Amino acid sequence: MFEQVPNPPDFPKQDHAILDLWKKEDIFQRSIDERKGGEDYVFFDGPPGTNGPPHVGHLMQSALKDLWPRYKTMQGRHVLRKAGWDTHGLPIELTADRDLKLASKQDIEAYGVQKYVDYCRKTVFRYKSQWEDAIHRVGRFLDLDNFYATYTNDYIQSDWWVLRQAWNTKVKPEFVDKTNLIGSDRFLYKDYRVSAWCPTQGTTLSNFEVAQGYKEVTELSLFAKMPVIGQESTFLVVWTTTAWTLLSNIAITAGPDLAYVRIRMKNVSANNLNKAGERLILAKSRLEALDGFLGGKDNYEIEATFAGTELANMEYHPLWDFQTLDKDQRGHFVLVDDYVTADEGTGLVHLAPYGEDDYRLIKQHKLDFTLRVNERGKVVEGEAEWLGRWFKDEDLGIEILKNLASRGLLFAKAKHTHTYPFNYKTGTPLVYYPRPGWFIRARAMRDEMLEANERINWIPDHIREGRFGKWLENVIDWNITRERFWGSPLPVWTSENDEHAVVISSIEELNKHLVRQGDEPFSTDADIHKPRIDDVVLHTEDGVALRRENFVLDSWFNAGIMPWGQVGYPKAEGAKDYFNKQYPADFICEGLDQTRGWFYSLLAASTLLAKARGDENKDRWSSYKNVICTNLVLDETGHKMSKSIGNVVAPIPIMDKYGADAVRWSFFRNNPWLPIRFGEEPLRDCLKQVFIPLWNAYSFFVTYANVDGWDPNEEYEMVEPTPIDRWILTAFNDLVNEVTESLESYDVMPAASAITDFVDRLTNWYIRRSRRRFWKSDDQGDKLRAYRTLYDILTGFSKVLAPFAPFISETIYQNLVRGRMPEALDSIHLEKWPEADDSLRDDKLKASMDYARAVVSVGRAAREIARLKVRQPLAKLILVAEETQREMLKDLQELILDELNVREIEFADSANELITFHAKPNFPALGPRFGKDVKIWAPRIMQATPDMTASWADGDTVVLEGETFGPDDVVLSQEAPEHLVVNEDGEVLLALDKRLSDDLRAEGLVRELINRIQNRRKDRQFEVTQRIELKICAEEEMRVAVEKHLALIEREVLAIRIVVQELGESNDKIDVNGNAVQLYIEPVPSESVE
RNA sequence: GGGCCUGUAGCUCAGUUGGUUAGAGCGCACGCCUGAUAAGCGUGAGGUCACAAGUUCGAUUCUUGUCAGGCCCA
Repeated sequence: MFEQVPNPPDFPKQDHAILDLWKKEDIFQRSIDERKGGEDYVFFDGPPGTNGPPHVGHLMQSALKDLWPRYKTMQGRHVLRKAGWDTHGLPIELTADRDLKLASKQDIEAYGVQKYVDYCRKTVFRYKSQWEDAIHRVGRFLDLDNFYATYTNDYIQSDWWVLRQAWNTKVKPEFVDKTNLIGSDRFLYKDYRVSAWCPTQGTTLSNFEVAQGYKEVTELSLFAKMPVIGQESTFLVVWTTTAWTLLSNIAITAGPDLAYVRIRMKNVSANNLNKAGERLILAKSRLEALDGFLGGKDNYEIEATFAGTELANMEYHPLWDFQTLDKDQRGHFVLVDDYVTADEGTGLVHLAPYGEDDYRLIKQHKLDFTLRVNERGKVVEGEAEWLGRWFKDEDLGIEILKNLASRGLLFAKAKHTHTYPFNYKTGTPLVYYPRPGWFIRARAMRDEMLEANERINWIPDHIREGRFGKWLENVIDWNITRERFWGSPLPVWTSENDEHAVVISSIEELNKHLVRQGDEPFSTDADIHKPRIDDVVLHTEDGVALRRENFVLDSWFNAGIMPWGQVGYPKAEGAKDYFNKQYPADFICEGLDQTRGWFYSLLAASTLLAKARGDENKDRWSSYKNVICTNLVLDETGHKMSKSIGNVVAPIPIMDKYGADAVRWSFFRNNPWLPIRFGEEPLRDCLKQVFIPLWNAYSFFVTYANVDGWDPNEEYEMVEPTPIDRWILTAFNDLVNEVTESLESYDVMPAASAITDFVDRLTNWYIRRSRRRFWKSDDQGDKLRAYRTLYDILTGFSKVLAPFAPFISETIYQNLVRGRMPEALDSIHLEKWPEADDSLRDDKLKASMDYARAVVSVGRAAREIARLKVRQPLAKLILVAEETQREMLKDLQELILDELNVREIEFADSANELITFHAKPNFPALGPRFGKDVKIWAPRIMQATPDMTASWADGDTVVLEGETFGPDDVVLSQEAPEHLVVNEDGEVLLALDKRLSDDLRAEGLVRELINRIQNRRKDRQFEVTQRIELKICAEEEMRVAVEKHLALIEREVLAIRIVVQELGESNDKIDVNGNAVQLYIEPVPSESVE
């Protein structure tokens, strides 16, 4: 016996039972161990941070990350799945800052760096158990015990080792940059870069933080006039919204493709700043916008027009004497660069070292700049009264403006509204400031990364050329350091003058230095984070002191070296063996936002190391081969889930309500790279569409198999598979092919569609059409065949479903297979992935069944048109069909007759046999052809013979009095004979004969009556096997009908006796197709039956 | 401002290597309940495939542009 199946099911409860089973029997570990001889299938788990709780988006990740490893395991592959956690970086510091109420670097230092770092370490796993619970609950097989964490010494040493490889590797000559502070010819180098800097806190802010602090402000902006050297009273006009940057002006930039003019003022301008005869240089296209300051078109004349390139190297006097450069210094001339636009200002941009583009040009042109506002935001050089002033002091701007105006160097002033970045925590203004940092020279391996990218299978495909490809094409060197506290320490020690630099690749190596110096070495499990590591001072052989470069590593860099870091390659025990088998990854799956995050850092790190080891095998340049990018999980109405809106769905409760399979399925049935709406309604859909129908099919099978004592081990004598058996077997083998193909291309949605479709075919056609086979006992061979087929289908289908819905498939497997088959495996997840058996596929039958189902569908619609209930049998169905179509239906006629409740099926060759056509002239076609003669032809067409209209209906032409008329020349109307109801859809044209003989009417009556009796049975809540006695009182027509079909009624309603009487007087009459009937039903105790 | 994506039925989404009648689910209308399933089944209505121009014998599909929404970057 199979175990009885509870119906309705409690999916969440079953989930927990299965989770217990997996745990008890160690199924996950065994699914790996039992595949040990198999080829490795490599999966990398991107490390999430666990100082925040998991959300529904992570469930989607988990569902997808689980699907392929399970599938590949079933295919015999050996699939390790190591969990990983990101335990360094900004989010953790921000949490610590919040908890400890620290707002700045100074606060942290005052609090104590060691205490701070210790606190960070304690918070990294704050929500780890919630993550583990969610991952476990969703059924994901993941090794949570042997996880990797980025803050361990093993991992940090991998960071160090990678950096050492970068340091050791020289770039090609064309990428050598002598202006770098350290490492000009290496892949790892030190330099300055402009970044968002908070002068009050003394920290850089990440892009993420900067983006949160933009505010709209209205400020004074001013136009300064830079006197051109060697041209009297001639000025380059520049515009700035940050007057304080003028103090550090070092050059002016023009756009190469912009047109510039030199104008000569005729009269003094309205603002009294620009005198008659002064010459001003600016972009031509800005003249109109600046009209007000110029005093109108008539107040100036254009003396000359230049291309931007012609302005190059034009020299000017600095605005103030304190800006004067020494003879051998470079600055105060015009540069040309693409970034200049003429959208605002004057088309000439003043250049100071407080901007990314500015700094790039300063380096490119080797300008000798001075930062006259320091990193604390204070003026450090300039007019005496400004020294020590705060850069954003409003009065400072005004004083600068007045100073310029008094010396004739101001063109205009204006209020200007723009967005400016502020520290999102303290609200103080930020400044873009050149800060030192360490970089990976990504530009020197751009082409290699692009080539590696070509070999990555991106899902969706467009990421390769689009978001990711574009990012790579424009890649800039990768700043891998942060001026923070909690992170992998940068393993670089340098001398004060930057002449010496040592990059340490392991604790062991560090210790060699320490021992040589006579210092205490580190133990391998010592804390090597800040501030401990900062105490280490190394010395060169000559005794020069080297101090650690005070940076921690960007957490993206950390994540990017995960293929090495997860096992502590190369130092940790067994790391090399592990790595050699587990690189590169066959599959990774993360959010679309990782194109600039993990996807990039993985590729950059792997390409770098490929360069370092001189690897020619381009297939190993990228550390991943197939990658799925997931998009956002939104709420049911399409809004982002956020705490403030209160629409966040908690993972565990939703799975405990709908079951994990439904939650997983809701992600599989959508394309993961598009935003997806998640909520209870979609989950109910999943249950209704897939899991409940499947459960009912399973429950149906078990119920009847148990009744008949059917045993899957038995070799029964049975009939050959019937057409519908062969049909569902065909559908199943097609399904295996489709799902396999879909998963092989990492495209989940088509697989889910195919499965949904199959469930529909199985439940709403195969089982519905076959169910009588399971209970009628007169053909034992057919019944056994039906059991065999349904059993094979259910067990085979469970395997296909297993990677998608591991719980329900396991539940079914445990009962149908493991519970009954002595040699069964302990879990469906140890099973083999099914292979399609082509010998069981019958494409012809498939097409025939599709056709038969189409006929049934059109026939049912015809019944609705005629308002003929299916219960009323009809004499015949007339189907217009060609010979081949008739042949197709040869084995399926019974099925159509039964579905449509008609006595026979009759074939017709043409629509003309069902319908009479009438022709009318199609005037738009005939008019142009015949002109006024159309009047002659019109009546002839109206009087066309049935033969002629039939020809037109069949699409043929007709010759009438020497003229040829095609189907387009006429408009056909159709008329069906009174007794037929004709319906058409697509290929299928058919008619039902509505005429009811006495015989048909009688059977219709009886069937209607049976229906009423059945309703009574149900109302009275009889068991389905309850026998009854029946008394029917009715008028003559009904009595005759009943007498004639007594056997049918008895069989259908389980009546052991039927008494038929004339209609009585009582008022309990019901109406059955216009016949008054009194029905009396008495249950018969089961012991008195037989 | 730049890049990428999306726009198909009332809603959520498939699909279209350019070709008979563009699909599904939900919702709606109508019908159907004793032999697995009312958390069910059937039938039907519902579409200018965002808009415009172009290429083509033919465009929802290809090209260009416009509009709207989203994401990323600045």
